[in-house]
Amino acid sequence: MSTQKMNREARREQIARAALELFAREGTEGFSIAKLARSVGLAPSAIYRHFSGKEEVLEASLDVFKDKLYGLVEAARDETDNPLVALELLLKKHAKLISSGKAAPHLLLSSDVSSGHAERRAKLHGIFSGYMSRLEGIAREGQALGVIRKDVDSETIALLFVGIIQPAALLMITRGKSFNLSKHVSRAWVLYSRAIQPE
Amino acid sequence: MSTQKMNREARREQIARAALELFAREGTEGFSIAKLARSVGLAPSAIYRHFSGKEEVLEASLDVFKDKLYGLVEAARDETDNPLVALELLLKKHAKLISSGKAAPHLLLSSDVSSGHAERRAKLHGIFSGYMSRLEGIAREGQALGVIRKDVDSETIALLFVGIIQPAALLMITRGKSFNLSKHVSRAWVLYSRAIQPE
DNA sequence: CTACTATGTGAATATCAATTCACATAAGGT
DNA sequence: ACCTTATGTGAATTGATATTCACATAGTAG
Repeated sequence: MSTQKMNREARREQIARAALELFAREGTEGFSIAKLARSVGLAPSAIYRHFSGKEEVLEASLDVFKDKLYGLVEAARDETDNPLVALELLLKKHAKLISSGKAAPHLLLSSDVSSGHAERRAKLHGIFSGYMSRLEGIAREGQALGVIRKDVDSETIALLFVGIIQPAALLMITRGKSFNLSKHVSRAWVLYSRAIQPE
Repeated sequence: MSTQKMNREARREQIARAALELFAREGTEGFSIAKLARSVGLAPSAIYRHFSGKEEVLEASLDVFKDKLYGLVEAARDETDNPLVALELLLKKHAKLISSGKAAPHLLLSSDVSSGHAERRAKLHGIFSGYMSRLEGIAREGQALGVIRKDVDSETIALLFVGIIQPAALLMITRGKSFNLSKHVSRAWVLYSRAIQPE
């Protein structure tokens, strides 16, 4: 078998990205080194040239995920000064990311959080916490600017925001094409934005 | 080793219940026949006297889950004639069920939906669909009675309802005791109910 | 061109959980 | 009490997947 050799860092990244995609598609149960190797066109043993084992691969994929996730937030904030609008943009970006199947925002909130090795769990928890902090930051900013109600705490606002995306994402996965994610997201946004805006 | 023998049906139920609990606590990854057997005080091989294999156990546990879940809805509806109040009650019942650790409403929406055997996935999807139907029914009833806005479709109302519980449940699991589930649920309800009520 | 080394391979090996099986015994009917 | 049978057990067996290893070769520096 002849396979192109590749620079160490480039290969690591390629594998980590593929791992995230596989993880998003198959979940904890369906993930295997064999499948991962196939998806990047390598023999299973080659994975071990770049990672100490499965856990390290998964952790690397979580790093990729983290970057994507936080990247969405930054992008949304860059596009507008209005925190309320930023939330709406973020929601749409989420919908797009989920539809692409290349990452899995829903996995973040999945039961995989509670299972798995302690380190992986801790890492996921850290990512989620960071995400929540960012959302809360946007919420507080909106409150300061008077576009978001002040009588609800920012954590609740952030958590319910996540609640828009997550159930919808799963529905899309289970129902497949017959569920229109972005349509749901738009409709839910109407409800949600009404709830968090001042009278 | 001397272990009490038990009636077939009783044992099946005991095992199914324990399986749900284990599944809720450990997720797909942590679930094993060995742990399950230990939790009911049997040898692993004994499980096979009552189930053809792991998949059948998991499906049985999903039946238990389904009964609990739908039972919550019925109970909430029995306690009041007001659909809006019914939703609020349902929310609190959910919170209690999750806190008890004996079932896992959050699992329903987990990534385990997307992985796993096709049959299990189908079953989960069926349970979720049934749950959504019931929520939508309550929503439509509320709309008919004028206590819920008519300009939002019932599916969105149902989905966002789920979105209140699910992220919160996961936070509780990852953060442990430091997250007050019922407090969050109450606060989120304020937001949510404002959003779905007519002006 | 040559030698060196990092990357890749296929064939073991190790590990871990599910499942099977021959044997044991509690429960219940006669 | 005795027999029958369903339930339970511990010791294999199987099966799947992660991991290791001896060997191969693409890149690359000199």
